[in-house]
Amino acid sequence: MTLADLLPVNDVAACCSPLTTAPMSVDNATRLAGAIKALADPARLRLLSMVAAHADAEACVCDLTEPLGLQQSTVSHHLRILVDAGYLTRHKRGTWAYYRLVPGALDSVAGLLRSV
Amino acid sequence: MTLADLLPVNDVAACCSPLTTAPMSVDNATRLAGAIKALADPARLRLLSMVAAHADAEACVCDLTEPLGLQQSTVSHHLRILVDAGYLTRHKRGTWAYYRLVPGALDSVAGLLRSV
DNA sequence: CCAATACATCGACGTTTGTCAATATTCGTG
DNA sequence: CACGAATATTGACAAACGTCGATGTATTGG
Repeated sequence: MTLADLLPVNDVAACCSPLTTAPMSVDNATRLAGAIKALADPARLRLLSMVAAHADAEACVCDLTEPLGLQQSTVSHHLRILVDAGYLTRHKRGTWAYYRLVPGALDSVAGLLRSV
Repeated sequence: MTLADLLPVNDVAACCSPLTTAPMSVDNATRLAGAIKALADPARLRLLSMVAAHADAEACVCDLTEPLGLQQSTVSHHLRILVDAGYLTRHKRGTWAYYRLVPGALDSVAGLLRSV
């Protein structure tokens, strides 16, 4: 055992400085990371922007598949992730499924990011 | 041109038009997704908040390893991702590496999300 | 110099993710 | 009711990711 081992406080003083406010909890970090992860994909960002840019701010899968350049099953997969994460809603009319942005959802995540 | 202009996050901010007007290009979506992906992890979000909460808004790896509950090599790995993405800067003083938030980096990404 | 410290990098491993093809499900229509 | 169209779900597979232990690289102090 060395002298340094007996003086942890001095070691801390040499390098470490104290926390001024509490850091994010593991729980909150996990939840926020989950919300962000749903946005961390080029195809999903483009889907969000396509829905937002579409007439009446809604779009069905058939509108999105071709311009996105991915298979229909893949588009459905991404849309599901965006719905589950709370960024889109899904309304079925006939055989078509129409997707809309959830108002304020992106703002909410953006606000959380600012406060990190 | 400053160093900050070369950071990935600022690149994204510079070249992305608001999502409401037109669908995102594949290029911009890929860049923005890359910037977001760096945030899409609980450990990295906690690292950012720990650096922000620290005295003088800077922290070295030794400050972060124990409270984060991950190995030193893993912490270095995450810090590198955050530096590469433009959210943190790294300054070496002696054997210690001090990390600081890049002012406005998180705001920039948050602003892009809010514009949808 | 030599040893110790702080940090970065590398190699490996299990897990998650994005994509497609195939199949299932739901709904309108003849 | 049976068929076709729009969408969802499943299974498979390669690529990317998060984590660790071991090793490499500076830097300080004796």
